[in-house]
Amino acid sequence: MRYSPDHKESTRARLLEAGGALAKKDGFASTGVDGLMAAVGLTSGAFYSHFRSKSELLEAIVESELGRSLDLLAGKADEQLVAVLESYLSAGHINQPARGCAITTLSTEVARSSVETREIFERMIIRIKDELSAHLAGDDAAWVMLSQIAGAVMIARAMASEQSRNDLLEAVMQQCREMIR
Amino acid sequence: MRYSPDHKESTRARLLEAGGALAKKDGFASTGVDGLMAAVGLTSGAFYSHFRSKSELLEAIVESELGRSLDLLAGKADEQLVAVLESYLSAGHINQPARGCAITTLSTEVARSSVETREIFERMIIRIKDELSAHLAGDDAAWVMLSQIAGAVMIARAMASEQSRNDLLEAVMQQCREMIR
DNA sequence: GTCTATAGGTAGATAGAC
DNA sequence: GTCTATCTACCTATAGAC
Repeated sequence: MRYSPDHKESTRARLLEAGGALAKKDGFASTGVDGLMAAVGLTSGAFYSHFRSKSELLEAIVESELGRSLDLLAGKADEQLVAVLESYLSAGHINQPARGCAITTLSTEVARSSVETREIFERMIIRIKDELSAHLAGDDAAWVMLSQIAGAVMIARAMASEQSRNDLLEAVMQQCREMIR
Repeated sequence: MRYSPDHKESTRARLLEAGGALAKKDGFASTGVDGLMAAVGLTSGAFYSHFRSKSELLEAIVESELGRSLDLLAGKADEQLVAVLESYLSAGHINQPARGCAITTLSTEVARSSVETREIFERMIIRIKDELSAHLAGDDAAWVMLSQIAGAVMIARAMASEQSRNDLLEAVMQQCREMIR
């Protein structure tokens, strides 16, 4: 065997990391197989040893990226959740989509994808909603907060001026604080 | 003159209508000039008599589409706004992105576009926020509601099951009702 | 204003060597 | 598992005829 047993697994992990970052930054549709493989130092042919198609890559990215988001929320105290939300609604998050939340950057493309991809998205986002729910009045409040913060980041990024972005983000952050109290 | 004076203007209007629908359905990046021109019964070369580039088309689509959304909100009574929100958060809107709100379908791509495009987006969405504000406690509440409903539609579309979609949409609609009261 | 033709580039995916 | 080479399709954009 010319490659170590863990080699394939480790390459796949690197593909998910680089692929997630590229898809969040440029959009999944604009992320080419060539560019992704170059980003991890390989050539395009090797891609198909790991994924049968590009859409299978999206499924894996959704699972991996939303898993990360879930980890950031799991088992926090109320004050810690406030800190996470402040970071979520910060200029730093707005300016670094590649390192940020996949809900705001990939949901629109997931909505246009296969049922399989949307099933994975749904399973993961329900777990995220459940984490939020523990800090709030219940599931309804958790759905509201999730919609609110994801929509806020999406809209803030599409606006040009720092001033307008801050107006929106601060209004939403204030509302989040009141919901946790 | 071989073409009537209004011909160019009318063709441009048809391009904005078809382009907006295609971009909302498939994503702007996946909307090709060929496909767009075929949709209005012309060939690709004619596109550049109307727009200098594809990104100029996005600017025009953003202005046109958000203008429509603004018209749907302008000058409503409180009860009429509730009806508009019910329609916004309905299964019908979720299932027909091509005929629906551009904020949920195009914001992510606008966020990745030129400053010019984002300035147009910002100018239009502030006017939309102002319309909402008239029904609510103020600008902050309007930003919250706008983020909330846009995020809800985006996330609902990315989920697979009708049940989960309804859970989310009804929770957000209930919150909207309470904000207007 | 719209047409055909075409440029040059890149997309996703496959075949076969190593 | 990764490489090179290649296929077909599509992309944005331009030139010049009508």
